[in-house]
Amino acid sequence: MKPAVKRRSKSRRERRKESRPSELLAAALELFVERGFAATRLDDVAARAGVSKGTLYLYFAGKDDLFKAVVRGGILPAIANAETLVREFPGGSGELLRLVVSGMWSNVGSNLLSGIPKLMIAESGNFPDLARFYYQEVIQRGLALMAGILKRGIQRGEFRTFDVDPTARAMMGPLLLMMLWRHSFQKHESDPLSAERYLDSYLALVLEGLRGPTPGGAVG
Amino acid sequence: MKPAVKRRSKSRRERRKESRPSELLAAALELFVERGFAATRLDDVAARAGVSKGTLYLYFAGKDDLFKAVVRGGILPAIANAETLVREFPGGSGELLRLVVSGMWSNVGSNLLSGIPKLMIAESGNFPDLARFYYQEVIQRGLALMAGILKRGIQRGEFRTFDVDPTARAMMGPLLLMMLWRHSFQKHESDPLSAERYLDSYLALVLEGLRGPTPGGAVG
Amino acid sequence: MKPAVKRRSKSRRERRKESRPSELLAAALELFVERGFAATRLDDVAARAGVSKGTLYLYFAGKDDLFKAVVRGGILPAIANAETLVREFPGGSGELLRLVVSGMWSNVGSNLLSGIPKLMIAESGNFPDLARFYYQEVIQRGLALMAGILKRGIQRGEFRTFDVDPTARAMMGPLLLMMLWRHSFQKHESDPLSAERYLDSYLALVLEGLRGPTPGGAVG
Amino acid sequence: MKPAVKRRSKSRRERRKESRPSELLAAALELFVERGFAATRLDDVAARAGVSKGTLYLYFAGKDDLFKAVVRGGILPAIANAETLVREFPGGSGELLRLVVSGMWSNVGSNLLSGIPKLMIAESGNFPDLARFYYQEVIQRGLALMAGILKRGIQRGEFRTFDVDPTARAMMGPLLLMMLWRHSFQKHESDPLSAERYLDSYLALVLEGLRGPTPGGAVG
DNA sequence: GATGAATGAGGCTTCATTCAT
DNA sequence: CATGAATGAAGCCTCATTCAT
Repeated sequence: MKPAVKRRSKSRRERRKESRPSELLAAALELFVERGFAATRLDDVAARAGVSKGTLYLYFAGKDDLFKAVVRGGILPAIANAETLVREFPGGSGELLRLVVSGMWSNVGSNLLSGIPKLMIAESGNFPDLARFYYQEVIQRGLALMAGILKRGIQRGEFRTFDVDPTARAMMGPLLLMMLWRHSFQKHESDPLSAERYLDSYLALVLEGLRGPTPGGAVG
Repeated sequence: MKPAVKRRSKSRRERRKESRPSELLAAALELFVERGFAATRLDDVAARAGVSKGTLYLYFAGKDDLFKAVVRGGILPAIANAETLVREFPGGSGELLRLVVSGMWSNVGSNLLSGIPKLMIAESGNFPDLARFYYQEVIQRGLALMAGILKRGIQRGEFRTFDVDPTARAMMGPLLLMMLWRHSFQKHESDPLSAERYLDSYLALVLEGLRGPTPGGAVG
Repeated sequence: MKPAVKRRSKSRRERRKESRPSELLAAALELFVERGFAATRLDDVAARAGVSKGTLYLYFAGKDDLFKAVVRGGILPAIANAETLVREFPGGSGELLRLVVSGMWSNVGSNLLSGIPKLMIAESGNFPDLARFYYQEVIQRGLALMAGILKRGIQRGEFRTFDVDPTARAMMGPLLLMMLWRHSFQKHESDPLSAERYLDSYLALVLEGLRGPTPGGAVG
Repeated sequence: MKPAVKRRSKSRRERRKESRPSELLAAALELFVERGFAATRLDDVAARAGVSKGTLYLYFAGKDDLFKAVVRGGILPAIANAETLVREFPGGSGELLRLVVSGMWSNVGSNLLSGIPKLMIAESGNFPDLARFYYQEVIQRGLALMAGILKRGIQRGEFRTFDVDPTARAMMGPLLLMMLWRHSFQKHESDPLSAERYLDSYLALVLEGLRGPTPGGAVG
């Protein structure tokens, strides 16, 4: 008779151990977004993750480290997704823009990750190295992504000619605003604006704006 | 009886005394914007204003009160100015939009007041009553202002027809982004974008976008 | 009538402020000596000095700083005193040794400063920079002082010839032991040895030992 | 039934198991001596002994218990050895003293056990019962041992007459100093003194000192 | 027996707030 | 009015101890 398989799946403890970091990160993200870095107490993070204060220190070196892990871990996958989409999309640039925008909303804007921009804006002064990381790995890549779509559209004759870099940045504004809104003033709105209606208007505005006067020409 | 001569306009001390609150507000604004509410120490605010910590309490009830005074006092005049401009401007709505936007930049965006939106976004969760005030007195009025311009343009046939409220909000995004940028990631930019170029591209984009397909050529 | 002297001595508050550091140092010395560095709580130091915990931080940067101040401030004056004595004493070297030893006892050994060697021995591993300071500024000077007396005695023919440096160090042993004893095992002695009797025996032993065989009778 | 062959002396695991307590004691001694009681973490003790932290609690009730075991277990055998030597030594008392001193150095002073006096001095205030034990079982026996040699020398006419108890204690000073030195300031010495030279000078000093004013002279 | 993840009490440190001068 | 010494509540972090596996 063969001995019972030594490699029994996993003890309850082991399973918990593996999921602890992500549970803590999720709890920390919620509280950091809600209250900001300084006003978030590690006691509360631990309690929300269902562990004691000390346990937190088994996985993160301290409050700063936890904060950095929240930011670093939260946002990079979403950027990478969008980059892949842009590289591989075959259709019209207007349609691509629409896809990327709605993808950003569904992947980031509509969930808690939308709080990370808020965190970084608020705390960039207190975490200069993290701000630099975020600027290089998130913002610059995001702007390059948007600029890439715009250049693609200009080259294919779908968009008019314009100054790409500042336009790309301006186009990020409404998206960012929507993310920040969720975590700041939305709760005070008596008649909240639906995300869909907002995005539609935004896309209509910029797509018109990008396409431009078309003095009878760009069509043909 | 003292000789009247001594009544020269105002002693230096008296002058300083009168300006104490505004000096404190200015110092607090700088530090709150730079570090956030929690990370700003009242010691530093007092030192930057050139007074002792105790003096601060002669003018403000506490840190919260100081923060609220900074936010409340900073932004309302700018809004009122813009409202007057919109009410009285006789010309084209595109031109009006251009004027309002550059006015917002010169009155708010390019100076320290541009930090107030950052503060409110970061601290709205910790100061719900202040957030409500800001939402009602600043954001709603700002959005109404923008919506007013858009409606005016539609009514006068200068803009195409579109969903006004979400468009107004979307148009605020790039302006807000520029203000936040100054106080977060600008210092990490190797090749900073000039405000003028950014605003030009923004205005070009949205003016094209608002004017729309121009069936026969609404350009004029 | 002359106006009341403006320069009234000092307010109660000012007087307290001046004496705070030394009150805190005294309280800290007592507790550090009694319990060691780690087992001493700053709460207790503050309480013994009659102030709150926070006040301590107005005068010392932290626990380490307080500890260093206790050590540095406590022992240097005593060394300097003894050095002056040796430089200026005109009489016999045996008598000088007796004077220095009893001076060390009355200036250091018999009061709380005698606890500092205990502290330094216990904590040298945890405060390497302080240990180096203590070694250079206290121990080396103390050994040099003792060696100076011995050399003086040899040169004047009062002591036999011997290896000065290790002898100087050995002669420090009994003095150090007495200081350590006070702060360690003295309380467990059922029949405590008087300091006078101990010092007499110590001096008799080493003076005999230094004078040596005296073949022809340096006895005098 | 298992073949007897398997009963080879002892498996490595079993051997390790048996030596666990002494490995832990050795590791604890090292760390306690180096850092003091409070600054020594049980994590580090366990790691240095090659076991997990939990294992430590299989052998010792806690940190205090471990500390007491370190002190109690370390020093008694050395004392007993010396006592036997004194009881049975047939030769001159000066020679006996020399033997005892060099024995103490080779059995205690030159190895890690020399750290135990440092520990006891530092922690006597925090472990009163251990201090009492140490005083009675180590110090008193050590002093009695030394006093025994001195009395023996006086009785045999090898030493002059003097006050035995305080002299015995004084003679312990240089020995203790050398032990403490190793674990405190030795590392800061640029030109370390050899133990041999130190002990030679110490013995020369005290042997001269004990022998006294020398036959032909002070007697008459 | 052995492990090491988890706990939570305890201490250092900061800083908003008070108040005697 | 203005000061700044003093306070003490609050939060981060450490680490001895426990216990499920």
